[in-house]
Amino acid sequence: MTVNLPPVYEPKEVEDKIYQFWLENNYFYAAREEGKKTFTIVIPPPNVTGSLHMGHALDNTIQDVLIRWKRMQGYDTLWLPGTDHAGIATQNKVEEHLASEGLSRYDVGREKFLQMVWEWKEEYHGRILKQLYKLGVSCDWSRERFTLDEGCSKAVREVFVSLYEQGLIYRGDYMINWCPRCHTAISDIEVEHEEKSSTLTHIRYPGVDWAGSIVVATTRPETMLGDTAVAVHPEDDRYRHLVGKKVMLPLMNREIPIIADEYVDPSFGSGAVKITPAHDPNDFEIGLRHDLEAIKAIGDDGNMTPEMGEYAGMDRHEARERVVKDLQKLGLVEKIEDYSHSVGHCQRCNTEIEPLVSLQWFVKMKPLAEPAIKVVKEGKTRFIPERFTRTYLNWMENIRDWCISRQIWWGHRIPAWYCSCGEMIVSRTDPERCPACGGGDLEQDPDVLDTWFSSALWPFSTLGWPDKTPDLEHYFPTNVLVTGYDIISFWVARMIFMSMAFMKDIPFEEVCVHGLVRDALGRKMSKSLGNGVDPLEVIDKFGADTLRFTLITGQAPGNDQRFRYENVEASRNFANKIWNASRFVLMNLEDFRPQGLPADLNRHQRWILDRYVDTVEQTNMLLEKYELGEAAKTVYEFIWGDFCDWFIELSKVPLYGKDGPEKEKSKAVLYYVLEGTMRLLHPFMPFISEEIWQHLPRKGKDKALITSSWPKPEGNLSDKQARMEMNLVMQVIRAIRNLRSEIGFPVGKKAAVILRAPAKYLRLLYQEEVFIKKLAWAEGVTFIDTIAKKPPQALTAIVDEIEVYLPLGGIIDLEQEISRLEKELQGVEKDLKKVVAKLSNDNFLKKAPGNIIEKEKNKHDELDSKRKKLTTRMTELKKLL
RNA sequence: GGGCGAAUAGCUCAGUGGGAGAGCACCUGCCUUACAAGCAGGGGGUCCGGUGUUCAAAUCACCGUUCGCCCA
Repeated sequence: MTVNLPPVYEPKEVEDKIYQFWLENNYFYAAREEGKKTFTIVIPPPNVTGSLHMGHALDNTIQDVLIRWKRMQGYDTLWLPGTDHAGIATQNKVEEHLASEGLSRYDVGREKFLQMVWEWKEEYHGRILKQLYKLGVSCDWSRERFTLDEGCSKAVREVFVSLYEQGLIYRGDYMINWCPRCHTAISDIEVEHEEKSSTLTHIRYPGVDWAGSIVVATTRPETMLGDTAVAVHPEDDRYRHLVGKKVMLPLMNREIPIIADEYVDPSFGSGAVKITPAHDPNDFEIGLRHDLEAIKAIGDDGNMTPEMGEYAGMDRHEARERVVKDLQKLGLVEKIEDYSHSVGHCQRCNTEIEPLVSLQWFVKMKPLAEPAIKVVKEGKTRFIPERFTRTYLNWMENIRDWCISRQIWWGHRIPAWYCSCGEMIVSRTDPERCPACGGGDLEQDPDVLDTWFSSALWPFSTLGWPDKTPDLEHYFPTNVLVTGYDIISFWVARMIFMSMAFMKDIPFEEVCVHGLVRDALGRKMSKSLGNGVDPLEVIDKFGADTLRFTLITGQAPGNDQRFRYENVEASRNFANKIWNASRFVLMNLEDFRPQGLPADLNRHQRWILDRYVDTVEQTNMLLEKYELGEAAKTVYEFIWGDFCDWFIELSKVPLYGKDGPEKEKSKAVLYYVLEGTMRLLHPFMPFISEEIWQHLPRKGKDKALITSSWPKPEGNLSDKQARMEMNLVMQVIRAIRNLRSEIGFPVGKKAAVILRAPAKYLRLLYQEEVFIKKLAWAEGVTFIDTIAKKPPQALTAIVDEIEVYLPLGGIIDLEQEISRLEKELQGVEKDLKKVVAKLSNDNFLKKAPGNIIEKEKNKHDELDSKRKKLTTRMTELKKLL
């Protein structure tokens, strides 16, 4: 065959074409083949809010590596793709868009608004898919899902009603986190705490039925308007006598009681605290214990409520200043000190969260958490790396009830209806009549569910649950979930407890946790910083294989990585290297028909095959352990270091020579190794490997690399002898190159070489003569045995028991050579000293394992012989001075 | 307050109970008919500090320092 590939790899010419080829041949489709082991991954569904970022690129590349690897290993693989409706986030986007036209969602109405969100969803869903195609992911697109599609919605409805019937979902007035900007309740984990410098205001409340006053300290003076008590610790002697008495709440002129509660920390501030049950989670608890009224001072919009007299309608921050000012006028502010404390912010819009009491829906978590804790403790679901188990358990064991209702429109509407008679109906099907009064005046709850409620069902709702589908039967539980550590509690934990509750089984066996992709300076990539790198841009400029390889090699399990263009370039260079090595092989495979490996392999061939099987084994082992970065590096080192730098160079001798049979053997091995290496490379760099593979003059019926098999070397190709011999030969070549370079002898210019070696090595070296000549630019190699006289005016190097001489006569500076040897001798003596110390230690000899002692002894002999040879040589040279 | 992580070459980071590694950067020499996105050679490190366990610690344990993250 004739091959004419360009010398620079152009991903653009290849990638779209190859992806199309895979799609057209349906290679990603999971055929549900009986008798095959399954390997299933469900994608962490990206939000339809916007486009994919580097984190998605990493997450999906990891999944694709695993899926391609398992597919080639012959598993019945399913990678199920999909997207998430992302309630608040998506709704915010569309509202922003509306706001730019001066409209709010209320102006357009619920129905019209939802239609607009669906349009938005369609657009971004399309973009996301295009991005995933570009990245080269091999998802089964025929099974794609969306959290708001019919099937997922059915699952959501079933779970909600079922949990309600079991008493695990309830509705009630409790303290929740309210985002005044998103205008909805959010769950505890959607609140991000941020340390802020603020002030601690000490306010004096005058006594009513006693003389004197009591001082309370607060970071939120404006909430005092809603105070309904002052609390002290029951054992605090300073205040014990005041418990049960009353103080006058300034500004509001309301009498409130002094109560005693264990919660109060006597060492904080004055030891007395104001209690605002409507605006602080702890105060709310105290309020319940003491039956206090919860007076709402701040409304849903973040402004003071109408009941707050002259402060009514004022923004909460403005009210804070006014309240302090007014209290100061009354002389009731004791002092204001600087204080730092953590303030909750909305994860979606960064607005300060307002804790307030509100009528919401909740999931009772304790009973659901228990089995979810158990399966992880029993190791049925494992986190990788293992340390994330603690993150998970820590959260699960301290879980609180989950507020699941959201006051937005985009999402799964809560399946509860209220009748004018006061009856509430929770139902799997939309009710038409009230079962209590028979009336038809029913109104559905206007709220929707937390997005994570539907994502929590993802591993089984996407496979068809609550129906008993063949897919669910066949592919559940899934094998591995790949995700970032930032959503372990949001998502991973919830999938586990929902799966335990409804499937009575784990959702996945392993959770492969990765870190974040940061910018080159180590900062989180964010819109506001504008430091995000668009994966599409990188793909466009460098190719998807390059981006994938960069992300994979930059990744150590569970650790963050920085995205740097230096690394991208290194990966790009690697792709080009692969391309050129393949070009070289293909250029030499004219009229070649693969017929398996020849029988009488030479040393180089046995060596590269030994390296190849070792690489396959290593790569496989690392993939098993989810060490994808190390696995990719192993392949990199083999291709660049062993195959290109050595084997291809060595092969040039027979390929360019006249020995026909040797030439054919070379072709056969080059082909064999390149073909196998493309299979090994495929999960990491699917495009270039498929492209090259398609150019190979293959035997066999496989039409595509993607569905061919994972390398399984023929027979036993491991060859210890070849390995040892080649190591020696390579060391000799390196030693010669090194000597030449030491004195600035130009590369390519020939120089004579003398090798003085013991008899056992002479044959080996003689056989390798032509290769030593080529790779070390030797004019000729003279072999002498150890009794032969050494060349006088020559550079010296010692490799094992072999002495390497470069007899360069006049151009050698003897003094310089002596001092060079002296330096080397010092190094040898330093190492020798360490070894001697070990070997003369009785405890070492007694307790260290045999192979270690053996190793140290060998090392000792080698160093000692080298020391002797160097010393002798130095004395000889000194005589010449 | 509780938990977790990081600290290794100039930079970014792997690694591991038994001779300190990679990529990039740097220095030297090369257009050697696959590749200058390349080839050959080189310099450069108290593996954060301390204590302990061990025949052996950069690696394990404990204490500390600095930085980062998560949770309350």
